[in-house]
Amino acid sequence: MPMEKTFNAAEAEARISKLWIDQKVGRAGANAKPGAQAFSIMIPPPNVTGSLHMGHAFNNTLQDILIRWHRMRGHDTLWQVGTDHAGIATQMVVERELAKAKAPTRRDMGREAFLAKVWEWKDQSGGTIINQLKRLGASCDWDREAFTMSGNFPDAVIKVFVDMYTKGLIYRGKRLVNWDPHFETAISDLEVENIEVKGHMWHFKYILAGGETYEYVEKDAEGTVTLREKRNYISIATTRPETMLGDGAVAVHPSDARYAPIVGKMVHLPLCDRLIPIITDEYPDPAFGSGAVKITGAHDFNDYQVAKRANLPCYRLMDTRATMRTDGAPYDVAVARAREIAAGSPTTEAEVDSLNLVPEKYRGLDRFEARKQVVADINAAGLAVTVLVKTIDEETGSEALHLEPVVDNKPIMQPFGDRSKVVIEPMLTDQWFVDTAKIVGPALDAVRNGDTVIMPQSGERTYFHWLENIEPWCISRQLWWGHQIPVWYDTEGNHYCAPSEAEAQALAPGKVLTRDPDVLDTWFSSGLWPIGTLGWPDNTPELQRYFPTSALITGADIIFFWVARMMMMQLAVVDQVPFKTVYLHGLVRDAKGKKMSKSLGNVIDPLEIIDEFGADALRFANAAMASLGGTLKMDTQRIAGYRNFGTKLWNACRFAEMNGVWDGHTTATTPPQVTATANLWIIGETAKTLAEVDAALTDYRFDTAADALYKFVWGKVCDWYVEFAKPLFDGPAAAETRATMAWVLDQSMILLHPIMPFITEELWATTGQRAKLLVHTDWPTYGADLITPEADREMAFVTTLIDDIRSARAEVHVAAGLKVDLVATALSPEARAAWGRNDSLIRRLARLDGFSEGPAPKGSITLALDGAAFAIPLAGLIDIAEEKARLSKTMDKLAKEIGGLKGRLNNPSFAASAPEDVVDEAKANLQAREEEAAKLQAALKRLAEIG
RNA sequence: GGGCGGUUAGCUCAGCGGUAGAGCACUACGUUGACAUCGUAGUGGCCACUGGUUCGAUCCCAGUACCGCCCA
Repeated sequence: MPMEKTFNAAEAEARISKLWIDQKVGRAGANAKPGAQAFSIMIPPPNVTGSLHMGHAFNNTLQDILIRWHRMRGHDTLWQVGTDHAGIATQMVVERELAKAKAPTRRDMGREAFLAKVWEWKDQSGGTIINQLKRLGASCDWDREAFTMSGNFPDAVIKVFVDMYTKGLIYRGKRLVNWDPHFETAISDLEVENIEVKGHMWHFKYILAGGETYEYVEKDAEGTVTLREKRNYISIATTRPETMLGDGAVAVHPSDARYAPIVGKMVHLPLCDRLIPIITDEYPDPAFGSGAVKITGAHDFNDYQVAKRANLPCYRLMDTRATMRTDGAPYDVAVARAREIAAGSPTTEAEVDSLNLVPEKYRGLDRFEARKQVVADINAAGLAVTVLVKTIDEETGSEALHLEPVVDNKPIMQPFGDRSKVVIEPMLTDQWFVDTAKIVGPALDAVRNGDTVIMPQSGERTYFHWLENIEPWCISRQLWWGHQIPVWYDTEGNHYCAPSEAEAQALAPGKVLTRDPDVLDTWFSSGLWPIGTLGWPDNTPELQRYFPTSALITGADIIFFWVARMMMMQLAVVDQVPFKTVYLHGLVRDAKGKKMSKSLGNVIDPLEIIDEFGADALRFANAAMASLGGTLKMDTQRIAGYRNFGTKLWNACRFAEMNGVWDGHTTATTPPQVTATANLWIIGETAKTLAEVDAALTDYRFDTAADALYKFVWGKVCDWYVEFAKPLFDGPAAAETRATMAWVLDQSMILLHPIMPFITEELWATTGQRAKLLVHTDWPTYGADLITPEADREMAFVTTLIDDIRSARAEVHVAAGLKVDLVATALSPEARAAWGRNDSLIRRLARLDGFSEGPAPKGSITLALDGAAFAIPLAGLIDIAEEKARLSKTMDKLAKEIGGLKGRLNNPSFAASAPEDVVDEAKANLQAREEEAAKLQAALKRLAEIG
């Protein structure tokens, strides 16, 4: 059955994909030669409930290219696939589903029932993204699919926690953390997005205690006094008025002369029956606002630091949902105790945390409602800083002056939860932390000394910058879906860390224990992905074989979340780097460079692209985009272009089929012995392409590899070689040309296979008797010995001649269908040989009729080549003036080139300083250009004689 | 504010010391034993700007402007 005109991607991809999966072509070690080196990649595990987006498609294409390339080379490959349980994300999805189904909420059904629901959801939708990866052509080892909550993974995670705890690398502490009031959990710094929003700055007066006053003096830059007044207050500015209820002090910079008279004095905290001190600290910026800052240790990260330095109590004002506290003693009781503490009464952190200093009227209010109330009450109390405002009564037209509170409208950076999108509240809570400072050293060293290479190099700088300034990592989450923390508490609050309840109990004989309800940050477990998927803590054969892994291909956006943490944790746990090379790429954007987002409506669904253009086209586009460090703009037009590229290859094979190239074809391991120049040449071009592809993939330059293949298949094989073959099929070299074409197209399929696996696998099966699937066919190893320099030179002459004839014909408007004669007016021996050996090719491609040697006939157009000159007699067919113009244009170009070359060569310091080969090249170039110019000059002269 | 990038043809991007490339788009023409998802020819660039290093700079260095991204 003859081949169809185009490749039917939709039909073939499903069939081929099934074939690969059924035959387990991607299983660990498949197609490995005995004693082969290992090559392994861990897939960045997608969220179990996720679906494939362009970023995944891009990322996994690159991994698959590497894996297929190494596998064809006979290396012992493993592409480890799996998914991540994605704590917050998954819990969020399931809670949303429950709400949609009007089912009981998480809290109503309780932990156990809820987790059962999550597992149900996982079983239902967890396979989606894995199946989508299969559509992309990913050749993972599907039998090894891992999940961060299954198999050995939970045990591995627990063991690491216990080990790290035992070594003092994990500790519990009350710290100010980012609190997500929607999920009611702590989150890490990295899970917070700081977004600029419209905010307000309010200015309040805190009145000095005991009726004290001071002289407030403001000076300009020259030291001239601009304001001098008696004040009984200090002015503070805040964007978060509601937190003033928990203030512990007012801070000013030690160098701020304005407040020097009142440092150490007490002020009345408005709306509260408390006095707080004015203290000095380096933190306030004297140039910003009034220069005085209220210090609320429990609700601001900067203030927390100040409070720690000044030993101020940090009073927590809100509950887990960020509403004002309702717990604890009545306000008057709480505040009485707070006054005692302020007066020096001994206290504990736990007691301070238990004191609810929210006045009764604000208790139970949402934080934003509380803000409105506080502002209103401050204004009512006359404690707002005010300004005189003139208003005009519309009816009477009378003007009136009155005081209004100062409220600045200004953009402020506000923290939002990256999942919940609600405003994050700094909150003082007990959490578990990894003491990252203690494990960061080896991770830094490994990259510094090259054990792990990060590419592009800018990623390395980012990595260093972050790790050198690393903060403790909060790893506890107040969620249910995840690895529960292996710590048990007794009734006195002591804790016991052990792998199991029985072992914890053994540490606390006779005590009643309850387990810490919290779970670990998802990234704590995914940080163990490389060893966890290989069976650690058991020393499995896979662990020995494939660890450390060869390469990690991942988005630059998770360098901190994941890459750096995997480095730290693998080094901490097994004392080895997790991977030798890290390849970081950017976010896939739309054609205009915009981030793809649902709200912008510019999301390109990779599955729709696959439906329309085929997976190969998408993959080729991904490879072609993957220049190191470049931005990734996904343009469907470009994908269409690569679909066309596939069609081009398809049709070259179809042409071969029509010409009997595939009759009885079996895979040849070596190229045929040939004599025709065109055949020698294309065999050499194939070898050059192999070298380029190998070099490019070695350097992770997927774009360079794609480019080399595109240029070879389209630009060399299809544009030239297939055309050359047409006349050759009619001559004595027909048999060797068929053999050459079969070999060259086979090689094209092989070399393209890592990037375009489907169409090449299909062609492979269509075009011959094959011992193996293409996916397991040996990658070639031939070298420069297949390149014939003489053939290259000769074909360069032939193609240049054809190009020049075509150009000349087009420029003087010779009808495309018209065959013309060609007269060689000058020929070097090489040119004569080339001309003679390839006349049928030249004749056909340049639409020529007669071939002769001799002087240029009258009314010819002239071509000048390196070592030859030709005339095309066109008497009566062409316009002499047009030909003159054409020659002049070419002359102008040559003259410009000659000018440049002469300029360089005439510069004495060029000859003196430039390398010899550069000088020689310039000289040779100049000579060749001058010869061409002379020929054209002669032609112009002849034209002038005609008229 | 700190860090990391980018600025090359109308668009999207390669190149990164020897005088500029691809794809797409555009224009004209459609002869051809596969391909109109095509062929042939062509148009199009002070390689952001200013200095420096060099015999020579789009490429290296410094600065300026503008645009991104990450972290505060």
